Amino acid sequence: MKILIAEDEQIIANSLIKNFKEEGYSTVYCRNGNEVLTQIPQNNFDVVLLDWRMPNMTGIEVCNQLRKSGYNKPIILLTALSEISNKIEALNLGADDYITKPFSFEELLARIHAVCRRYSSASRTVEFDNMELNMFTRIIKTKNQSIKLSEKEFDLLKYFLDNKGQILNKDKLCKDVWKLPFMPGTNIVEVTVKNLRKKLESDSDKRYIQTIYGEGYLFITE
Amino acid sequence: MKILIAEDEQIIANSLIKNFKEEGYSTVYCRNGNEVLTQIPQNNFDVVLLDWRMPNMTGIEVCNQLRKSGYNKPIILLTALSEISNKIEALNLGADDYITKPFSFEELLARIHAVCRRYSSASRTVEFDNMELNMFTRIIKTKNQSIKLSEKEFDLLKYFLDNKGQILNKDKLCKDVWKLPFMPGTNIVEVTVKNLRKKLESDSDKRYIQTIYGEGYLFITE
DNA sequence: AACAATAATTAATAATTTTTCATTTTTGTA
DNA sequence: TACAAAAATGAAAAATTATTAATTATTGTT
Repeated sequence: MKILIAEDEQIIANSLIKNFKEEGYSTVYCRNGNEVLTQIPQNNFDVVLLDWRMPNMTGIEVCNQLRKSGYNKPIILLTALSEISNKIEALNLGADDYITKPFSFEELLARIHAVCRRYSSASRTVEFDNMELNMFTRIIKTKNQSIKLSEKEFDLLKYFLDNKGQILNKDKLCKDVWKLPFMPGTNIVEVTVKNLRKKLESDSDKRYIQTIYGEGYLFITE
Repeated sequence: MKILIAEDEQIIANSLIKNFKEEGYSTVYCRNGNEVLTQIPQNNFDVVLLDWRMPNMTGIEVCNQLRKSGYNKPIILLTALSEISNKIEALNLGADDYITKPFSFEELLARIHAVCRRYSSASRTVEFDNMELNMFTRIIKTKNQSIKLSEKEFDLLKYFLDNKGQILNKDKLCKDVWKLPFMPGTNIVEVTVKNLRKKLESDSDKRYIQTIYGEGYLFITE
């Protein structure tokens, strides 16, 4: 178990490092956001602990930046009581959990375990087949390339992923993905399916979006 | 405490309803996704429990649709063991927690309490001043209107919110928001600030984005 | 007040995304 | 096979977003 600790206050940091050592965990200690950003690519951490208040960059900002760049290991924010209002925001910006100072080491350990158990490996990405969809950046990574999906393409793919194994007709897609009360006289669905297919299937020759003639579309991975 | 239960299997549902009644909680029972979507606007639930497998619409899909429409109360997914891989996805799509079947009622209760404590009221939205920013839809709601932010405007506002109380100079903004290694010869920052201001300040006459002459910008709410 | 530096504004251009339309291809069925 | 319905395609139009450039206004300093 390898843990990154980004913490401004030396006293807290030292105590954490000592405690983790006793548990048999290895730690890397950072004093500010920039150090975090340089350490992350060089190590394979199981959890990242970020203090909210740090010189240079706030923890939440570091978190956001990491997620944007595709980082998907669990991140726990360490916050002071006064910062409660922003905790919600933290979770929206890609943190997996937060803990309020002062906290007991046992409490922190419990959270770490919970978060690790919960998100096993990938967290902010959805994997299917050989692909990886980053829900944050809307970027699809295949073996050879990464492609950014447009908003509509992303919405459609998300809808397909949510409804694997179901045949989805155009009426339903218009209603749910486009939020239209009825089928428009045009072929938006077909065109967007086509564009999404082009991006999904550019790498391999697989057909993820199957068309069931007269019925609709069916998303398959296996 | 008012709880919505969306659950396909009658036996589980009945047991839940009975248990909640004993706790003194009121429940509304739905058999499928459509019922959920009609019940939500008519009630003020404290928590929403969605079964993963439901006829018509999966729980995750219901969840996603609710979030997209701006719903921000805690949602807990009830999943079978086999659906583990998608749990991560569920959390990305706006669920606050999930619980794996079979579970004890006590366990569910604990999760409900945790989630309620955690997210108090708003969860997928960030509130500041009289505004509410939905991190899902990128829509800003003021008293009188709702406006959709463009991606860049949203990124910039998020950055401002993450760094409240700090003066942010253009170099930093270019680096962090635009991911540029250096200041471009142009005034992208100024223009985007202007556009964001127009949207933020169209309603009131407040100045959220303060400019500190020669230094940078400072975001303030009070 | 006068000046230079900085920021705001306006309008134009470029790039991207979304939607539409016309045409071709595919599919199921008579 | 021939036909009609459904789907795929290509390319243009419309709409939105991002960026640039030129001009005007504001600020701090002398």
